[in-house]
Amino acid sequence: MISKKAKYALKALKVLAQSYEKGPLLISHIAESENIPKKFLEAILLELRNHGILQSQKGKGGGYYLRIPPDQVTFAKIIRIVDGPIAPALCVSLHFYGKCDDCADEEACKLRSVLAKWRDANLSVLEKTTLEELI
Amino acid sequence: MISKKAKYALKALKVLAQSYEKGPLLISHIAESENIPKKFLEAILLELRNHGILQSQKGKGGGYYLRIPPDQVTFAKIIRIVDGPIAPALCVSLHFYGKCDDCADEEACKLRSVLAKWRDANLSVLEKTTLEELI
DNA sequence: TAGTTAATCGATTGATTTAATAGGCTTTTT
DNA sequence: AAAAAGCCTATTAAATCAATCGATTAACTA
Repeated sequence: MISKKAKYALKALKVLAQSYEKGPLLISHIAESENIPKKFLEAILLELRNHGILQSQKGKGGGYYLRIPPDQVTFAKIIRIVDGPIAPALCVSLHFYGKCDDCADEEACKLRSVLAKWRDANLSVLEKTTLEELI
Repeated sequence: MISKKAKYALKALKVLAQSYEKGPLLISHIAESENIPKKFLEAILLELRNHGILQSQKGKGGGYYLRIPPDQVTFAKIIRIVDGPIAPALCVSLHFYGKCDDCADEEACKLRSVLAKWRDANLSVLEKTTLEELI
């Protein structure tokens, strides 16, 4: 299950993708149209900006807008930013790898190979799907 | 990411699958061999028993054992018992469906169809993989 | 039948994460 | 200078996760 944060992020990005290259949108506008707590959304958009997905503009006429074409923003990238690992366990994570404290021999671990297959199934969808599909 | 509970469950079931039809195993034996807190494991095994996966026997010579052949216990079933929904969101969950409070028209939701694809990718692995693969 | 073994049950605790809120600060435009 | 809008830090409330304690019940064995 993805977090509410992730869902909010995806919904906000959908709106931003829909108005790609049509000027910036206000946080409060997105928050209202998508039923997202404004302050929470503020933090989410900022995080996406800090990861290069969004661009912001202060002052009157400002707001947020996509920095990259929608078809270049994958779900995988977004989920990793807001929720972290996509893999079902750290020992099979590509971007957040971490050793299991209990597992002695990772290579031989039968469970691990199943988890890796599971991860790949996720990635096969998430790396191929982009914001383009939400427009 | 799966919970520790789920990981413990899978590891315990692996051991139980390996000694399928070889008599019951003690909770404490499994706990030690797999580095799982005993009391925690106790609760997990009980839950699996209550869902028909395991059988237990009290008293001397007792313990836990698989009630079903390993190749009939899917990962999907196990994960649903210990961690709940496999789907990335309730609105696309087959076993734990729930409406999104914010979403007006579910059918039309573009995000939802991506989430459904994501769910299917998960299921394609989890419904096909059984404890047999851990032996 | 008494004693031992092992699972069962209920309650509770501590830690962590999630979700949300508050309020002041900084930058940009007019 | 004033207004608009995002930026930043801190805090809180709630929920979930992980683990543990102690007492009880059921089954086997001598």
